[in-house]
Amino acid sequence: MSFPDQLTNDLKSALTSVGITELPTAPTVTVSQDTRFGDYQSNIAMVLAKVEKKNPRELAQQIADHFPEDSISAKPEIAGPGFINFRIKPEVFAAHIENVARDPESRCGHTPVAEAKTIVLDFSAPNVAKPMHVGHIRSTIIGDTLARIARFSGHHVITDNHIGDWGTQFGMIIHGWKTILNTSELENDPITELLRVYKTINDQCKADESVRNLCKAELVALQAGDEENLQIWQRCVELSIAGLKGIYEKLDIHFDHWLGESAFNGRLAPLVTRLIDEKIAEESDGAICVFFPDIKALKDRPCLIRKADGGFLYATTDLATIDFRVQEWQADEIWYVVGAPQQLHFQQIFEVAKQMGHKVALNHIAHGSILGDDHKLMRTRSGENVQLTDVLDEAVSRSRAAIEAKNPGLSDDEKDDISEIVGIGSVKFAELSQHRMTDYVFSWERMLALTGDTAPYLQYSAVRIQSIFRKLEKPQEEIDTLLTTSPVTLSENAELELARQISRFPEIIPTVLDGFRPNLLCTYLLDLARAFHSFFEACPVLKAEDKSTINSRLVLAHATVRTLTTGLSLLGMKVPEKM
RNA sequence: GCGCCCUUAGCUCAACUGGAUAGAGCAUCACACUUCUAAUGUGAGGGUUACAGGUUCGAGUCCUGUAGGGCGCGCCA
Repeated sequence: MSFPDQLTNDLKSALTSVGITELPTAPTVTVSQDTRFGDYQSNIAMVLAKVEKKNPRELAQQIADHFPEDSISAKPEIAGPGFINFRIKPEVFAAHIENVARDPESRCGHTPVAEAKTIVLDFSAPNVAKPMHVGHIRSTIIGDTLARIARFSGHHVITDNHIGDWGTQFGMIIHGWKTILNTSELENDPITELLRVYKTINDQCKADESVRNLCKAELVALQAGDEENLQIWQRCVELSIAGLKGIYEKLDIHFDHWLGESAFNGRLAPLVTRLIDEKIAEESDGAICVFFPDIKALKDRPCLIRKADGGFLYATTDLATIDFRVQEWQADEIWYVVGAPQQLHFQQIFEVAKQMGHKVALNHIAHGSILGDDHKLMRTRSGENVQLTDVLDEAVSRSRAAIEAKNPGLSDDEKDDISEIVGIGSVKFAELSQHRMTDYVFSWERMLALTGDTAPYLQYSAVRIQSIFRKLEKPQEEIDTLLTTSPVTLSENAELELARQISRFPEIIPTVLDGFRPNLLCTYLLDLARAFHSFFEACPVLKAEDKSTINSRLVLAHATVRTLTTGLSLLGMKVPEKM
């Protein structure tokens, strides 16, 4: 259990001793911003004082006087208008560090949730036959991280890449395939050739209505089951998926399922029939719509589920997909990591799902947009977007250059591995370290920075620790014994601050899932790494005065690297041995 | 027109959901490598949290209004 959870329990029992059993809100314990105010603090006395019309400081004092002696905190102190400040006993910190260093499962003090849920995570979902551009990076990386963290927390997570493999774009692609396809280029570099075909026909469509009609006809034929068109479609999907998998491989992101839109084609017509039968949907101007007269925000915004021409829409597929995920996977929750512009769409389909009787908890985890130089949204259609694969390649080559400059003595293989780990890590961390709702203008500089609050800063602290253990020059078994038997004592400020940060890991993980906020984990890891770098400068490990200090600091360093590595792995990032 | 989201240091961003003196990085300046890896550390300067009210012991955070920006609103996904 995390320290604030333990303190909250102690606080509750103190409140009971004082005679307060009915609380307006659950008492909360938060970290102190400044260690002058202890390690953690609670404002419960001020909250209660307001309700009970009592003096907050007196109430705080009463609570402090009844605080359990065996708590992880020393006797609480009262400060300011009525804060209750807790200072964790140094031996509690020390014991925690020992546990983190020795835990065979390397959970860094975190305990899995009591109630595991089945969570389906829908993210990335690129369109087929168009390469991923930088705009896709957010959903992909945020979704993967949330999947990792939910899994680490003990949930049953199912990731599904709901690719756009069935839509109007295929009208254009099939028409292009039949008219302007360069087959040797297609073999050479399928993704680029498919993009060229798509872009060319797209431009033609804009200028020429007859082309538009030809595309429409191809689409209708495809949807009607035309043999030739189906084969072309199939081939496109295969080629695209192969290309996508290359990128996901580089990113170290993997999906349990790839159930694209086409997988639900058979469910669309019955679904619409059902919605009509249950009086949820009705006909309007030839289309089938769901209206929401009772919901203020959706009053004039019906959800279309069937076009007047009989075709189905985005919302139809998404609703059919919910059915599937609930029936086949027993989903308790479905999380959609999709950009904020689609908020209305999700409000609508969530409401329809509710009316259909679904109990599943549906969450749209919205994120901001990546903007172009003109501060406008990057559009796939403009075609001039920076491709994701170029960003990754550039990231790797920039970190390669940094390694050449900083550590030229390494072998070429080592340099390759490290530049991959650092480069990809940099892109991921740049994305994850900011609030997901923030819009930002794409810049190479920003996404690929290698100094300051970045991936290499975190990776470098792990590398420094590993270097200490290498310098020990002892066999692994001896090191393991040392780590499992040496007691930890924390006397220097830098040691205490480092231990304090390590101890915070268990309390961070739930807050990340609470608000779907990976940036909180990033901030935490930066704090942890900063505490380590300070410790590293202030406290020699191998050259400490005496044997017990050396061993104590080795355990502390090991607990640090474990927590760092675990935290980074939850962000989908790796740590090199050297850099 | 209606709805949702933004506006915090010169720049890029945080702020654990109402807490104490609003924090980091970049950039600037000054120090620290014969030392466990300087992709680092120590310190300095930098703020009317867009603006105006309100709620209360206490507001960047909540409510109202104003200005500026983005996005979305029936047959695309």
